[in-house]
Parts: sequence; structure tokens; C-alpha cells
Amino acid sequence: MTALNGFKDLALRKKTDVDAPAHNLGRPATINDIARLSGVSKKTVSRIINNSPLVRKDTREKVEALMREVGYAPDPLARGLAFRRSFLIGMVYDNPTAQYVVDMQNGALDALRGSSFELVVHPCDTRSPGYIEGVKRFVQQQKLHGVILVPRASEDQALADMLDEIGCRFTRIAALPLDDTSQMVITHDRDGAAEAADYLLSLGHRDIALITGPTAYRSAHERTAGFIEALQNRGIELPPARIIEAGYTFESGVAAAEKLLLGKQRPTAIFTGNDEMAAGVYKVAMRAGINIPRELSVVGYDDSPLASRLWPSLTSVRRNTRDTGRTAAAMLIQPEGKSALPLASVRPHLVVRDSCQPPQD
Amino acid sequence: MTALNGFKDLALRKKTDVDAPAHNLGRPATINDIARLSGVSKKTVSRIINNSPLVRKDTREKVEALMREVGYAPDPLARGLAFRRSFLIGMVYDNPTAQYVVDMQNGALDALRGSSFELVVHPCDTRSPGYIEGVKRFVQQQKLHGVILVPRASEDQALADMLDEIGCRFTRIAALPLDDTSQMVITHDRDGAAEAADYLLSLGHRDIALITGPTAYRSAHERTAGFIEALQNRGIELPPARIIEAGYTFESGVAAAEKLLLGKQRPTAIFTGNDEMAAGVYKVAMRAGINIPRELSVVGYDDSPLASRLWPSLTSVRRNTRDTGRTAAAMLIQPEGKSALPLASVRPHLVVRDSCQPPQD
DNA sequence: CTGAAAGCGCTTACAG
DNA sequence: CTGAAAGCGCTTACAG
Repeated sequence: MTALNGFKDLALRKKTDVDAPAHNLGRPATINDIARLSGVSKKTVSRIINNSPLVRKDTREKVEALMREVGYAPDPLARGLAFRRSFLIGMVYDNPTAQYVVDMQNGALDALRGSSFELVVHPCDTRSPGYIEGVKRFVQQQKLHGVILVPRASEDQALADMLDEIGCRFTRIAALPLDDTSQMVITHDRDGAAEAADYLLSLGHRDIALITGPTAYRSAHERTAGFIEALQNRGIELPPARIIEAGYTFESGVAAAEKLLLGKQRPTAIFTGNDEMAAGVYKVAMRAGINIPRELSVVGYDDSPLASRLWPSLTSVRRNTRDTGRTAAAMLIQPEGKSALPLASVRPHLVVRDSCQPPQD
Repeated sequence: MTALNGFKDLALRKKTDVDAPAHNLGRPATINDIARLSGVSKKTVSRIINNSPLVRKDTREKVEALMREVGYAPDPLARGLAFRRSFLIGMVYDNPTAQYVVDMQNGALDALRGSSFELVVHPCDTRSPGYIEGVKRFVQQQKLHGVILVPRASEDQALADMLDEIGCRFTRIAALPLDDTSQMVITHDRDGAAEAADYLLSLGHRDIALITGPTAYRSAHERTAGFIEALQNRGIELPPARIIEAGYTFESGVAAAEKLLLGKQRPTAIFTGNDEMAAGVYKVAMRAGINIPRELSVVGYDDSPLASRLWPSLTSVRRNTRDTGRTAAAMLIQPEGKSALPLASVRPHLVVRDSCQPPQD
């Protein structure tokens, strides 16, 4: 019986080294060590670990001092077993852009730093039929404390429903609010695209084209809507031929740009739904000898590293992905009742570089 | 007392539904359920979970069938607590290249898929003094099963020593063997760079320049050595002015390229230690009106997405990072004694695109 | 080849 | 505000 042993040890200690607090146990301290050495019960130590208010202030301070002294940290495995919930936050994503994924991870880790939580990653393929089962196994088996859903996985209602059903809390990251019940971080892609439109308008462009991502994606839909709306607000209506839906990939950007640039009447500016597709526009323009920015202005979305690597460097909408990840993780590890804000916002903004100029005529 | 309850339940079941094996317990099954329902002891179930040979074949098959039927999966938290070791693999890295990090993670996850292990990520800053303490806390607190060390963190002997000291197993990924004791995956950067050199030689280039990464990095050192060696093998000695040490970053590539390209006598070809710096060469060449590949051939290293996004697309050495990650993780979760290969190899190879031509004269 | 007891380091539910 | 008992779901060490 652990507890009894604890008390026997305490008795021994009292005789020998109660005045010499060199608590050196040659192994990681446990809650029993802390209880024994500070003369309180395990349960009181547990209350202190879990920030219960039901502990006298001086008791708390005494015990916390001892914890620091011996370098005590509670075992997440043992806590997890007792809580029936681990100290692991899962990140579920289906996104091909490495920088976006890494930024999101780093943001989440920012929020987890100093807490007892760690981040476990789960890329998946939302087009494969079994992927929801895969996430379910991941969540249930590891008894995850919570999950961060990254676009486009965050947009799959079936995934969210499954998580609700098994009682797993989660935070969704999305371009706009998807429902009223789940926690969300909203990235306001509509505003970012509008800023891009306003910028091109302010330079004097009027014949503008748009290469969108797959509009089944919320992000693509919002960026498209935001861009078109902003133009309309200034009295400019985009003709259908100036809007091309592509696939968020470099290759699809190349194909879209060929339609736009190799015809007789080309636009003076192009806004693309992400930087990958903007790189496709660059390739076509380069090959065709169209000078960016003199003959063609280009604005991307993401502000990925690619934006500054391209030449001329690409003006692009920055998404503040790291902040998004940090916010999402922070919502998840917040103590239960405590101001559980269901919604948070991260706002994009335009980063101006060298890829735009007033149109020549 | 769980065990006693277990036996009581078994008795009840025997009367009622022993012939109707619809084992539906409205909660995740535990080892006790499996033991009770299959009429063996907990310990025997445990042996089966842990692949012990000390189980009769028909016992094993009977129990495994039941496990499948009720969808039993052992709780990693409980196993971890008893084992004093979790089912978590850590990945420790200090690398700015997002694609490299993501490829490495995905590779590791390939190897962990279907196992009981999950991947928990730990980016760090090897230049900050406290980072080794940070890794130590990470490993000890989570009782990690093992850790994958990614360059450049993998090259820090102090980090490896700390892990040895606390008894944490780890796999290092490195350009060449660093010691004889730890498990390693060798990426043979020397060979990759040699292949780049041979390719440029085969095109007829003789006045070649080299932009290296920080040679304190093993990867940069090996790539540099491999490139220079391959040239020497063909009787070509690189003059010191043709070798510039840069920092693996885009900006440092720009600065190095300016030295090489804006002088009077420029080389006909440049090999860069990574793709980022090659993008820097592109920028300087573009700005100065130097045509790639007609007037200048460029070869990079990494075969990152950037390589195909640049125009003209960049010939580059592919590293097979995903294989590297998979191999590293596989070594870590291999059953203890079982053929614990200390060394594994992943070989790079050149991917030819549009950035090279024979020199004009 | 199989099993009953004790334990891993915590928390919950109950009692005071 | 504090504590003794029981339990979370597994494994280890010992015994047979």
C-alpha cells in the first residue's frame, strides 16, 4: 500500500533530515513524494496541481515551493488514465501547402508551450472514404483532449458530426462561421480578397481577371466573393470570361493563365486565390514575354515564402496562419467554464511587393 | 475489485447469452472485458497484446477473434503508465524549410500507421541556450518511446549525449555517420552533390561556381566536399573565388550570386547547396538580364516545390525526405532485440529540369 | 503455457 | 478547507 509506505517514510524522515531539505530522490518525484515531504495528503497535492480553489493559500504556497525544489511535474500518463482523457491536442489537416501546415503547427505549439499539453499531428485525405473512421480511431484511441480542424478538413460537416457524437471537443478554422455550436477561428478571407481588389483599383486597373480555387472550398468561395463584391462596390462588373476556376495548384494556375494571357485581349491585372496559382501566372507570362509588372500586375493570396522568391517579388495577402493556430489551440486548452468564447477572429492584410504597377496604355 | 466483478459478470452471462455473442457493452472494451468474455486471465490477454510467444496458438486465435469482434484496442495511457513509457514518438527539428519538415513528418507517420504509436512534434531553436533543457523536459515529461533527430538538431552531440544520459532511445538523420553507437539514417549528401557536378561536367561546363550552406552544417560540408571531389576526379580544380559560403537562405543566395554574377568574368554554371539559394541566383540573374539556362546553368539541392515553380524550372538533387522519415521512425518502433540495425541509407538523385544547357562560347 | 497479486501515478466520489 | 478508499486499464514479478 503506497499510502502507508508514504507515512512510514515520513516518520523516518522526521527523525533524520527534516531540517535539511536536500530532497534528492534519485528518480522523478511523484505525487506521493510531494504529499509525504510536505505533510499533506495526496488529494491536496492533486488539488494544487489542478488549480482547485479549495486549498488554503499557505498550504498551496508551501507545497508549490517543494514542487519547484524537487522539480516535480505530474505524469501526464497517470493523469490521463485517471481523467480518461490525455494531455494531447490533435491537429487534423488535409492541406498540400507545407508552409501553411507548419505555420499552423507552430502557432498551436506557441499556445501549448508551458502547459502540460503536446501536439500530435494527423494529416489525412478527406477524399478517401475511410478518413473519418481514421480520425475517430485517432481521437478515441489516444483519448485526445481536443482536436484542431484545419481547412479543408474543418469544412466537412460529417467530420464535425462524428466528433460531436463521440464527445470530442474541437476547434474549427474557417473562412467564415459555419455553425453556431462549435468553437471556431474565423480567417475572414472575404476581407483579404477585398483588400487586394481595392489595391488594384487604386492603381487604376479596370480590366481585371480572377483565378479562383475550387469554389467548393469555403476559402476559395469567400475570396472570390470578396473580390467580386469589392469591384462591384466601385461599379465594376467582372465578365464571366474574366473569372476562371482552377484547383489551387501550380499546374492549374498555368492552365488558367494560358486562357487569360494567350488570347487577343488580355487583362491588365490578375488576382489569384493563392500564391501557387500566381506562380503559374508568372510562368506563362515569362514564357510569353509579358513583363510583370509593366504589362501585367499580379496579386496572390497566402504570402507564402514563394511570394518573395519569385521575381519580381509577389504582392500577396498575408493570412497570419501562426496566429490562427495559436488561437485555435488556446481555445481548446482553456479551463472548461472559463469564458469559452465560441468565436475568434484573425484578419488578413495585403503585403505590397513588386508585382503591381498602374496599367500602361 | 475489478477482477471479482469480472467473474460475477461471467457467471451471469453464462446463464443468459453465452450462445448469443452480441457483445455490446456501450463503452470501449477493456482488457478485463476481453479476459472475462473469452474465459482467460488478464495476463494472458496482456501477453497476446504484447505478442508474447508464451500463448497457445488456439488461445491466441480465440482471444484475437473476440478482440476484433468487440473492436478492442488497448489504452495507450494505461499501457504507458504501466510500462513507464508512452506510445509517443517525438520529432525534434530546427529547420526553416517547411516542405522538408512536413515530408519528414509524413514519412514518420507512414511508418507509425497501423501501430499504436503517434507522432508528437517539437520544433526548437538550437541556437538558444536552453533548448536542450527543453527537449529533455519534453522527453521525460511525456515519457517518449523514442525521438527522431532531424538535421541540424541531429548534429548536436550535446543533445545526443543528454538523451543517452536519460536513457531515451533516438534515431539521428545525418549526411554521414556521426558515431558508432546511435541509430542513424544516412542521407549521403556527398553523392548527391557529386551527381550534380558530373551532370554539369557532362554538359561541357568547366568554369563552375559553388554557393555552399554554412559549412558548420554537416549537410553543407558534405555537399561541398562531394561537389569539389567530383570535379577533381575529372581534373578540375575550383579556384577559391568560385566558392562562396552562404547561409542556406534566399537572401544569402542573392548576396552570393551578386558576387559571382556582377563581376567581369562570370561562371557558366552555379551549383547551390539548396534550392532557396538557387532562387537567389535566379533573382540576381533576372535582374541583370542574364538568361537561364542560355547564359547560366543552375543546379539546386532539395528538389523542393520551389524548384518547379521557378521559371525556368530548376534542376535539383532530390533527397527523398519522406523515405528518410519513414526509415527513422521504423527503426525506433522495431521490437527491442529484433535486428536493431544501427545504420540505414537513403540515397539522393538528380532531377533534371530546364535550368541547364551546354555553355555558349 | 497460464494466473492472482501488487503496482504504475494520478483522480473521482464520498465523507468530514 | 482536508483526507482515506477505490479505481482508471494496463504490466511486472512471482508462482505454478
